[in-house]
Amino acid sequence: MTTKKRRPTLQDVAEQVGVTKMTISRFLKNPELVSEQLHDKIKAALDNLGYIPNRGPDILSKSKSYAIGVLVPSLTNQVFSEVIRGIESVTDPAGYQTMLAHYSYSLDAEESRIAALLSYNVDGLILSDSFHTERVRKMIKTAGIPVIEVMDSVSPAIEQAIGFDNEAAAFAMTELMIERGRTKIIYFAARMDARTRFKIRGYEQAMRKHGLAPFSLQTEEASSFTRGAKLLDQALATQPDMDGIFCTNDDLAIGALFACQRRGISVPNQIGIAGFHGHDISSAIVPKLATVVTPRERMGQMAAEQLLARLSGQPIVDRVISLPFTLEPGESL
Amino acid sequence: MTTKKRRPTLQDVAEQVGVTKMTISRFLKNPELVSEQLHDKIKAALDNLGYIPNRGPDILSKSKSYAIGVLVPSLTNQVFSEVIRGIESVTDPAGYQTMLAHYSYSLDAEESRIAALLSYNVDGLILSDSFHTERVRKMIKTAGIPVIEVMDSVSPAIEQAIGFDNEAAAFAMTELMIERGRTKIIYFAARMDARTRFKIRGYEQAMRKHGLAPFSLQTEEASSFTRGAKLLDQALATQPDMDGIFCTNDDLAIGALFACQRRGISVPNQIGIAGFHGHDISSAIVPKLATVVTPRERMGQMAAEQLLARLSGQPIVDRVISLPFTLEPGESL
DNA sequence: TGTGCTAATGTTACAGGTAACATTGGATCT
DNA sequence: AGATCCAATGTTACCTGTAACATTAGCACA
Repeated sequence: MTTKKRRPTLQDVAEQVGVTKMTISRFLKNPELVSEQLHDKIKAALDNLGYIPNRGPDILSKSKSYAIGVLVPSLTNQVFSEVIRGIESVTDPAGYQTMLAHYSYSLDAEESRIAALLSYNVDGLILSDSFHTERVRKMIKTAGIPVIEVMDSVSPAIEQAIGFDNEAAAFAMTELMIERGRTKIIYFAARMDARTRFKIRGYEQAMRKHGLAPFSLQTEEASSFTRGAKLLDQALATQPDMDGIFCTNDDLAIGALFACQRRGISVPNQIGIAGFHGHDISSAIVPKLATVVTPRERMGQMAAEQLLARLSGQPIVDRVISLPFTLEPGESL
Repeated sequence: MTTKKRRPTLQDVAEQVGVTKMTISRFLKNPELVSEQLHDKIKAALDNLGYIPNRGPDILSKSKSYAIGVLVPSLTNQVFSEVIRGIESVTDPAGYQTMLAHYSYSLDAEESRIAALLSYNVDGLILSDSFHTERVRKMIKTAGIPVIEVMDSVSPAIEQAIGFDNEAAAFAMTELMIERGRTKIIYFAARMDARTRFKIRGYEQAMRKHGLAPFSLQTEEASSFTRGAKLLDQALATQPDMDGIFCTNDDLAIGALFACQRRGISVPNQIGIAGFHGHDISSAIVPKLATVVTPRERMGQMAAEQLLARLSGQPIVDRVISLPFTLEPGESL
């Protein structure tokens, strides 16, 4: 006797009104095509049954899901939260849903996440890395959907990239530290990714340009405040005469700064510290952290704008868009 | 001449192999039902064409998407990043994709996000709040999918909730501060949500129990480090004799702590500060922050486990699961 | 040789919204 | 009155993977 409950369809609504589902469909998309006297009856039936729109048919018949796949290496890393916020500030008002996936800095995980997103017929993809497996490139090509890469404006883009020059940014900050009189600057890196490699290159070039010896410390762990403190211990053990630390992101820098405070090392008097990205905390902490301010939210926003433009049929104008970074000297140099 | 490219279907693969698509479908789901000599040919064709699985038909014909909708009020708030990490640690290995949406603490935004997720035929929902619009309740009921609420173990659950007792946690921390000799403790709150209201209640009850006068400061802005600093300014202006600050989360607490450092106010000598949640930074900062350590990741994990259990047909065992919190006294009390 | 069985593969139908085309009925005009 | 038009609504077909059922070929056995 229990008729198996299922979610109401346009057919159910149509039967209640006494028309065909086509009329209901028209009412939902182009109400002016439906006679006025039906409007109230249809509205009542929709409400009464609790009709919920269904994208299933569109996904199947038009391969159009109104969903954008967004891939980030990490969700807990604040950088990507801010990129995502930028993306959603554009996709939301446009009626696109984001499907978020993260791959823990593993290229193979990225591959399987992309496969999963494509199986939902996402209309476009935003990726946060510039290096991908061969299969990823093939899948994207086969799927025939637009792809935008963010975070890096130097590596060759699959189709289109929006980012900044990590190497130049690290170079500039390193030079600023050198200008401030630092000569033994150590680079702190956490889990290695392509961007960190670029930054290290920029750092090393600036050091060598000024006749200084680069030295970098890295760990396979994800970056965090406590990780920055541990790297400081390591650095003090091997390079006790260092006078500057340049970190691959603000988290490590602030962790190192806390560790200095705990050990009674004065920042910036004994050691100068610089971070990367310019999160809210860098301007709140005492002393204010020197940092490279990167256009996180703007990158996400522009990536989404470009993607939507492509979805509406516009061609690629700029294959690579490089956004500016700025140096915030803070009080820690 | 340009044959419009479209993503390859099982039909395309089947034609290349010279069988029907049913055989390819079988190979993908139950390869043992397909003769050995076809295996290699099918594999080659799948690879050659770059076949990507398509959930479209399943979504349409079985209303099964293998996707879980996850709703959080904010993506930049670290608490929710950690809840999400817990969720994904369970859904990933089970082959479920998460569809993440956020609603900026607006119930109406939550409603439209839930409608959007349901239109993709998500198989289940995880919500981060216990208060919802009437339409949300109706939609969820109509959709007939399992729902789990996290973050709160006190409010009545739609179906099932996994959380902790925010009020008891705030009560306990307030009492700890009082035990340490604080008598003029001010509560700092940012954007108000139901959980903050619970916490304020716990704080007020503890204060009154000890004959002390509660006083809370709040702002409509989202919480952040800089926001904590601003609240400290406000508090100093109106309550110059305060000797304790209890913050609705670690971000505000650390912002307030930085502001004290900048003003030369000694923590904990002059003012004791406590936060909420126990993020990584609270144990790295100097002085270590007193905080309520909440089971963020575990909540997400259990929510996902319960949801998957329900999806596999198991009934609800515990309608509400309350997880324990712990008090970390740190060095700031 | 024919019957029965089974492994392997094929055929058909279905899910639900909507584009494209078809039909209907009433009003307007000659 | 008949022709024309059009607003309103209906009908049909489509998208793709797979459950359910159907068919086929090859072999064992009586």
